[in-house]
This record gives sequence, C-alpha cells and structure tokens, in this order.
Amino acid sequence: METTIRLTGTLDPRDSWTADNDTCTIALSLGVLSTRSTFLLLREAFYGATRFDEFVSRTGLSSPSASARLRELVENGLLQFEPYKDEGQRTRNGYHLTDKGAELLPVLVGLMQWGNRWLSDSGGPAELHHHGCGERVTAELRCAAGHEVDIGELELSPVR
Amino acid sequence: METTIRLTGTLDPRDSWTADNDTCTIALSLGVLSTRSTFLLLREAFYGATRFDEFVSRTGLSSPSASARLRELVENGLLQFEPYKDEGQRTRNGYHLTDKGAELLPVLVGLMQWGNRWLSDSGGPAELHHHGCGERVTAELRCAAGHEVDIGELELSPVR
DNA sequence: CGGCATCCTTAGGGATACTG
DNA sequence: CAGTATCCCTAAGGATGCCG
Repeated sequence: METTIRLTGTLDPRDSWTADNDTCTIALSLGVLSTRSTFLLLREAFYGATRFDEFVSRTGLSSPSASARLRELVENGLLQFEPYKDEGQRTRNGYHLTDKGAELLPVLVGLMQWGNRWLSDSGGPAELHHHGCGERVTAELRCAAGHEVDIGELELSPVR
Repeated sequence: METTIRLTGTLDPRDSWTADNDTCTIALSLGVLSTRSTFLLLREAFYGATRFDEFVSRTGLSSPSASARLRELVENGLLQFEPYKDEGQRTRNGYHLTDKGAELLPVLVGLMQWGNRWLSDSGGPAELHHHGCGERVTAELRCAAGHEVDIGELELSPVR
C-alpha cells in the first residue's frame, strides 16, 4: 500500500486510507463546524462578541438559530459560557473563545483571504495587520524548518 | 467610527462594518463552500481525484449529491471540467482544480491540523511534510515581514 | 436582556432506478 | 463509466410570540 502521496498527484486506488471519513480530521472538523452559521458566530467571537444579543444582531441569524449553534459550540468546547462583570454593572454571562476555539483562527483567516482574493472586487472590506510591525498578515503553509511550502511540495503520509 | 480592532478585544458597537455579511469575505466564502460535501469533494480533488466515480466512492456521498456539488464547484470556478487522456486510453473528461480552487489549500490544511489536534486521540491519520526537506507542514499566520503572528497581535482594519 | 416554544419553508443528501 | 430522475427524510434556519 502506498504510504505517501503528493498533492496534487495521480490518485492511486490503494490510497483509500486517506478517504475514511470516520478518521479523516478534515471530515471530523466539518462535523463540528458544520454550518455557515457556526462560522459566523465564531467570526464574531474572534471580533470580541460575548453577549447573546451581540451574536444575534451582528451575525444576522435568528435568535433560535443562534441559540442552537451557540449551544453546540459550547458543548463542543469551542466557546465557554462564563460569568463576567463590567465595572459597575451586575454580573452577566458571556461566551468566550476557549483555546480549542481560538486555534481555528488560521482557518477563518484562510477563508477571509481567499474571499478577499476571489470573491471581492475591492480586495474585501478588511485586512489583517501585525500589530507593531504593521505588515499584512496571511495564512500560509510553512514547514518546521521555516520554508514556505507550495502545493506541489506537499507530501501526505500516515501518522506512525 | 473605529477603524481598527484588535483580536480578541472588546467589541465596540461602532465596529459594525465588520459584520456585514454581504461584504464580509468570510461569509462570502462560506456561501461558495457551504456544505460539508463541498469540502469533502475538494479534499479529494487535492488528493488527485478527477473522475466522477472516484469522487463518489472516496467521499461516500451519494451520486446525486456529488453530482450537484461538483456542478456548483465547476460553476463557481473551483474545479474545471476538461478532457484528459491516460496513455493508450480513450479520451475522458475529468475534474481538475483551478488556481481559485487550489488556493483553498491553507483552509483545508487548517481544518486538518485543528482536527488532528482536538478531535483525534492519535493526532489524526495523516500528516503533511515538506517534500525534500521532510519537515512537518502547518498552516500558520505570518506577516509580510516574516514574523509569526499570535492572535493578540492581530489588527483588523478596513481596506482603503 | 437572554433566551425557549412553535410553526413553517427550504436545502442537503440518501436510496433506488434508469439512461447515454 | 458518468451521470440524471424521483422520492423521501432530516436538519438548517427564519418569523413570531412568550417568559423569567
């Protein structure tokens, strides 16, 4: 059985180990993220939304839909529902990104930059910059040695 | 109006320019990618699938569903349906990634690494390595100056 | 303010059968 | 092999209204 395949090479039927949706972590991730609404709620969490009302108004979702998806996000550990307190205000509950949720940032940024490039005439409404240095930020593929990796230089191989 | 916001800071109501789903390129991208099936088909295109039958059997989708999503992917310009020819075989049509489709690779890799980290006990079934150098490949946020960028160092600002 | 209950419409997607 | 045509079921998600 082939153990290493190049992207995008010729598909070998023996490479079927790459296509098992029960273990493929792309498929598993999509099982958690599932819908557009989920991504929009995550977007707002990154932008700093914490209150139910903020999520509803800023995503444009209906409140039952937002409620259901927020609950799933909490159940799946991407958001945490915890009390917080603005000074002088009464204590309130709010949704906050967990580490698990925050690590989806490269995916969101990847979607943004792809959309900026291919789905917007103007390059999109917003850009990301590195605070301090000020340079533009992108999601890119790098190896541990620091090389930028092009699609043709990618090898997929089984773990272990 | 606030023109720059930090991730993940406090949400300012004036930041509503970030939440317009008609221009937000995250929302627009999700409009194109929409469903789990679409991502699975793209995954297979990256792995080298070209024939309808390969997409069906490897994604586990039903053929009507695969047919509908593949058509959308072609209509949206992520795949191209073009004739190709294996040596000695008759000419056949096949689906191939366009540049537009291929540039979604960071998103797919992002989903894979997130799933490997958070949804798999074993670190996932597969890993990506840099051909030649051999080091592990990840999707990461970098600025044009080459700095790795952490979530707290990200600034979002309007284009133009 | 932060939801839940209800109702409704639509789209996603499987099973099966059929065609060029 | 590469799909299309039906049929059917389920989930997503909006609208409206209510409630602590």
